[in-house]
Amino acid sequence: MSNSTPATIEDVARIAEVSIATVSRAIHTPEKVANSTRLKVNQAIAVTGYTTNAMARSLRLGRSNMILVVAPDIGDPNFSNILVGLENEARAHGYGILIGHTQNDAQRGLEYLKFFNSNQAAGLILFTGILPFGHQTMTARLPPSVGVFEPVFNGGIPYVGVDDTEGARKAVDLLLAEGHRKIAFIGDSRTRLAYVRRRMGYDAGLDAAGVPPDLRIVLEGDGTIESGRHAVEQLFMRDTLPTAFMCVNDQTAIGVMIGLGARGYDIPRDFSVTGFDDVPQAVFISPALTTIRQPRTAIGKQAMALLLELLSDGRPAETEILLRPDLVVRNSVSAPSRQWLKR
Amino acid sequence: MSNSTPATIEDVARIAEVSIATVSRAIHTPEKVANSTRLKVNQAIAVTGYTTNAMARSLRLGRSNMILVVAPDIGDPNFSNILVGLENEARAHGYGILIGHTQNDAQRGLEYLKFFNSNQAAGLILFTGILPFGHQTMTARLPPSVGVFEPVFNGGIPYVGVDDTEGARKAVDLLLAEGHRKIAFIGDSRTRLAYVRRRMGYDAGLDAAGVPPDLRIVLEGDGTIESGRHAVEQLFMRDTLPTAFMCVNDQTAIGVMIGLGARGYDIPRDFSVTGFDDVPQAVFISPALTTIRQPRTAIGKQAMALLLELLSDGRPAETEILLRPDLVVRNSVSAPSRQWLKR
DNA sequence: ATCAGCCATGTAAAGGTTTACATCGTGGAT
DNA sequence: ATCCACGATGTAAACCTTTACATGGCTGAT
Repeated sequence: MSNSTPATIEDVARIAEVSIATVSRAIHTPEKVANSTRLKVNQAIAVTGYTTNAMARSLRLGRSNMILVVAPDIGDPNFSNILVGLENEARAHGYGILIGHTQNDAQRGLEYLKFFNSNQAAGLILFTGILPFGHQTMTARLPPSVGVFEPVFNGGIPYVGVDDTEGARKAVDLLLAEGHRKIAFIGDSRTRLAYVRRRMGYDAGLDAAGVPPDLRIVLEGDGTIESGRHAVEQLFMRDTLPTAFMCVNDQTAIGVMIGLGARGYDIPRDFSVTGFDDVPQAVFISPALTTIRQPRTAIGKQAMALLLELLSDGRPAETEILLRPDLVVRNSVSAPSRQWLKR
Repeated sequence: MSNSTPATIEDVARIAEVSIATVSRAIHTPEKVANSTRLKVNQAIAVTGYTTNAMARSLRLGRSNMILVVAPDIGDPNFSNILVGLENEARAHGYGILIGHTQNDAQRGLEYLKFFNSNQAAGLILFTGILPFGHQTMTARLPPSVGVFEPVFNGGIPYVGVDDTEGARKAVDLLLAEGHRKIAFIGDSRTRLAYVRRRMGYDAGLDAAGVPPDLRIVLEGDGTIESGRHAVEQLFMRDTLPTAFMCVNDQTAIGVMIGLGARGYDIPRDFSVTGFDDVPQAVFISPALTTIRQPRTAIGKQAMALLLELLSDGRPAETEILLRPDLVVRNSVSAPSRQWLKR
């Protein structure tokens, strides 16, 4: 029992006085084995403390029970919460997870493909919008994969994310309800689907409220704090100041808040600001940021569930799963100040 | 090449016109193979795109190239930065990493031990101060392990962390240099080594500055934000207010700042506050927190290096590696206010 | 009483490596 | 010229499973 080498299926077979084939069957297809025999086998397993050797099993089966999770940067705080959902769901189904990060280096991404050649991993969770291996990689040879947050550019890869349009709509509706009419949308890159969809929510909300197009201000950037700051400067250059900034993500929103703060304005008294994502910092900046929450753990769970389904069935039930995002009201939004309303 | 099934060592052998044994030798012990032969093999490998099947290799060798990383909570933002260091170092040596989290549930921890029985993992990185499996687990049967941040209670397990005493000393020295004399130490639990060591730094600093014991205030808590808040209330109850709060970690420091803010005090004008850890939020709260930085990526790298050394040599070179922590000066510390100095 | 068919079990091959041992050939020492 | 030693390579076993196929015994129908 506390033997140095772990028990093998043969040890179990000897003790249960059956063949190793029967032991294997008793474990994996118990209905094919007589009750009495199954009992003996189970006892023998208990006595020996037997655990099937995953290596031998994977070798024989030609597939493993590991899922590779690749992110551009596993240091990203967004990453860890997703990981919780992924891991829980995986383990519940007897899978483990492997971690890789590419730091946006295609070469590194390619290294991870080796995990599949050698059957070390059965499936892939992708965190980035682009394939971490060069796009030339034939998608045909990609392992079963699921994207998280964003659809994976260029692949027919299903993904799990949040309904960006609905989320943006909730943000803009809040601002409208507070009385804002001149609301700027500070985006990142138009090439990103998240941008496109969030902006659709913005436009839809303003349309519904009857806000004319000439009251709309749309800027682009790169989604960083710096980019938010820059957007504020740009708007002060032109003469067209909004009463509220609706930002494509929290980073941008934080940048906007810093930019406005640097010019001596108070949020939310002078301007209202909303973000998107609900990053961990959102609650710590002051004023705490009103934003749209990504249900991260749930996204991770769903993504893993979808991947496992794909692994067993071969075909995913759906190719896009969008979860409902929630509005998180904190302190960065209020009614527009009279000063700006006059304009 | 773009064959459906990946190339095996046999394919390589056939093309190189050698036996599979020679191929294996050419890869793993190239010095045992004639130059000309090695060349042929390498070409054949290039042609076929051969990658050794890790499953078969692990099965044969009886050990894998995976390291299991177990944390109580992988959603913890501290976790992800360590992960970066761990992963980089592991990959540099041909290892991959597996993730597990226990949520402080011993049962869950035990499940992860199966990874070792079945040779799915060769070594273990532990994130918690206590063994995630019941303590009764014979340490003799533990896989090669290394702790991160804290020594693992009860095991003879080497660990990599930060020099807590030196870090605390840096914090207290800063406060002393600003002119503080009455400095409260807000700790967590005395059972934690980090607490003990950080407090040693606190005492050593005050001793060196000749601050008499009756000017020292030490409180315990549980290291949470709430606990920091509570400590402030306690100190206002008694009549003994310090001019500075030196906190055992950033969570506590944030709690202290919130508590002082709630009572209408300004930091750092009325009170100075320091933390320890430099969590990501530390820079976002206002005022930004002056604290001691844990060099997380470096810790991860060192921990993995130590583990890999242990895996090859069998014995670790050292059993405790303490990295030098840095003081990060932000805005939560200034000279004591005159109002309090008078007391 | 015979036999078909079925259920439970056993036998053996296969999956891809690594490596101890065997073999073969060459060069140098006698 | 003979033999030894050594270096390079090949052969085959072992690692632990899973599963197709074979076997054997039993039930129930004829």
